[in-house]
Amino acid sequence: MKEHLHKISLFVKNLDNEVLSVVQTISTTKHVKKGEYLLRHDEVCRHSYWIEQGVLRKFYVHEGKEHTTELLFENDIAVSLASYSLQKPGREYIQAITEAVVSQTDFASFQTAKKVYPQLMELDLLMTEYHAVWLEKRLYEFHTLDATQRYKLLLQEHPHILHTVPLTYIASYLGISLETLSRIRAKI
Amino acid sequence: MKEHLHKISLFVKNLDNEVLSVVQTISTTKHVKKGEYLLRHDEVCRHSYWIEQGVLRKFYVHEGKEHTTELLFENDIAVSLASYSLQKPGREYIQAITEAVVSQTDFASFQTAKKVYPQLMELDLLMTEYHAVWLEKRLYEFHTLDATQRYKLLLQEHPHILHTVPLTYIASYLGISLETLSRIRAKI
DNA sequence: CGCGGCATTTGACCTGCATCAAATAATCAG
DNA sequence: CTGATTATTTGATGCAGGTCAAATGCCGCG
Repeated sequence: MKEHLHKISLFVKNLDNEVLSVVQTISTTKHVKKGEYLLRHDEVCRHSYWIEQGVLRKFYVHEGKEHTTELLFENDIAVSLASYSLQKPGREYIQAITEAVVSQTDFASFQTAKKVYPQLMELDLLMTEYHAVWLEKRLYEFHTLDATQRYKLLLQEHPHILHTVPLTYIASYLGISLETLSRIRAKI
Repeated sequence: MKEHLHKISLFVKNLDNEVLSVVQTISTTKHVKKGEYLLRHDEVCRHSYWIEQGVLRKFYVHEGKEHTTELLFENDIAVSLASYSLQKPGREYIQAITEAVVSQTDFASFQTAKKVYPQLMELDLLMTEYHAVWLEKRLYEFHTLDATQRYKLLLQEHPHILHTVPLTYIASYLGISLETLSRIRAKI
C-alpha cells in the first residue's frame, strides 16, 4: 500500500503546473462540522473529497445496523465509487466524525478536465487502482485474520485512531460487535 | 454491475479502429490446458488475460489452505491487480479450471499504448473502476448475507457454475468449508 | 454536588460455521 | 466389471463471535 501511495504522490509532484492549476480551479475548500454528512443513502455522489484535516467515515445501513466500510484520514479521498463512477444513487453515507476541512471536486468538471489533460486520466487510474488494491487487502484480512488480529493491525496502521474514532465505529469497521471489541481490548 | 459492463462494452464499440488494431498488435491468443497456471505466487503479473473461452480461478494460499478470490468466465479479465499495477511479486495464483482460450496482453506494451492513446487509458480506468466496485460488492455480500444466501446468489448470477466449477472451489469462493456447502445444498 | 444520558464493560446464553472422522457415491484405469 | 481414487455427504463436537440484559463508568449541566 505504501508503494502505491508513493507512486501517486510522485506522479502528482511531476504534474505540469497547468494541470495543477486546472484542478485548483474545479475544486473548492469546504469546512464540515462534526456529524455532518457529505453524502447520504440514495443520493448521487457528485463530488470527491480530498481530506485536508479531520476524520470521516463511510458506511451503509443494513437491517437497521450501520456497517462502516472506510475510516478516512488526512490525505485520503472520500468518494462512494459505485455511485460516483456511474452517477447513480448509491447506498453509502459519508459523514464527518470530527470537525474537518475537505477539498471538494465536482465529478462533471473533473470528467471534462480528464478529457483535456490525459495526465488527469492517468492520475484517476492510479487512484482507482489504489482503491481496488486496498479493497483486496481488506477482503484478505477478513478471510485470514480473526477479530483480535484485525484490531491489532488497525492500531498498528493508525496508532491515533482511539483518540479520534469512537469504539462503536471501530467495532463496526472491524466487522464485530461493540461487546466483542470490548472483550478484545480487555484481554490485550 | 450490469450497467458498468454495458458502459465498458459501449466504450469499446466506439473505439477508433486504429486503437483497436493497436490492441490487437500487442495481444496474442493462448490456449491453456485444464489445471495450467497463468500466474503463480511470488511471480510478477506481467500480463492481463481476456478470457475468450473457459473458466479460470484466482486464489491465494494461507496456512496451507487455498482461498479462491475470483471465478472468471468468458469475457472476464484475469489479472492480479496488486502485482500487476506495481509490477512486483504478488500472492495470487491464476489457474485454468477448464480448457481455456485467452487473449494475453503484455503489461509494458499496454502501458506504452496507453500513453499514446488516451482512449486506452480511459478504458483501463473504466475496467479498474468496475473491478473496484465488484470488490465492494463482494465485501458487502460477506457482511450482509449468510452462507446460504451467498450460495443462492452465486447460482443466480452464474446458473451454469455447477457444471464447470468443482464444489471445492465454489465453497472456497464463498468463504465456507466444503462440508458446510454440502449441508446447504442438502437443505435447499 | 447530584442527576440524566451516553459510552463501555461484564455476564449468560446462543448460533453459524469449522473441524475431524467416517460413510457413501462417483469416476476412471486396467 | 472391479478395485482404487477422488468427490461428496453425514455425524459429532467445538468455538468465535453474536445477542440480550444488566452493571458500571464518564461526562456535562443545572
